[in-house]
Amino acid sequence: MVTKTESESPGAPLSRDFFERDPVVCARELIGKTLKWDGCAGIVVETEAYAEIGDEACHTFFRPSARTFVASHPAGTAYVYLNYGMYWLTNVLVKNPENGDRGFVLIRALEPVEGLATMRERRGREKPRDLCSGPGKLSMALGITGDHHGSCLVGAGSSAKARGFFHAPSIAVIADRRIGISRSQALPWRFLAEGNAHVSVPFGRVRPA
DNA sequence: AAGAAGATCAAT
DNA sequence: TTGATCTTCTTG
Repeated sequence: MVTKTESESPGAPLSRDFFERDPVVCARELIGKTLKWDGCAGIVVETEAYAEIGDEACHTFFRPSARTFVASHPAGTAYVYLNYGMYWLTNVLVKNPENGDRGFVLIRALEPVEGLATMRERRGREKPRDLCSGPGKLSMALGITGDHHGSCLVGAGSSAKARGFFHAPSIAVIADRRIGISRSQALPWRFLAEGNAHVSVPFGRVRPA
């Protein structure tokens, strides 16, 4: 039985030690948390874990620059990169300083809750479900770009324009295979808010890359 | 110097 | 199912 501490009450920012654990655990527990970015906010409804050890899909496996990034930044740092030359993907660095647990959590979908008007402008779409239902979409909706690579996503203040993750009431989570990868496809490291309509790909509909 | 691959998205 | 678009890394 774990006693709930003051820092875990809804609305409080996640602290750095949340990301000083196994990336798979972090990815699963991030579901249901709130991501705030300037005036916009959403509930995290889909994530994926990428691990430095035993995961050939992780950037650290085939990109020296990713290994350098992991070595030179603390847990909770944003890892943002351009995919397919067009879309920014937002990740959080996971890094346990006391063992070999290292990797990333990719934020794949949000349920929009604040700043919908701004998101609509940036996305050029109207329906809430078209705003943040994919990693490229949510980065675009929030205005996250390569400029934010290396910035801190934990311990954010309480101002309305804060950037980072915040505690929120927990919700049911299910696991599935990851999207769009060609290696280590069997790992069930995609996590979804059960029954939520704002995910990128529904549970059980992953197609081979 | 050149080529290939890649954690996506929207239109056809 | 296909085209858009570009950075990182590998090979010659």
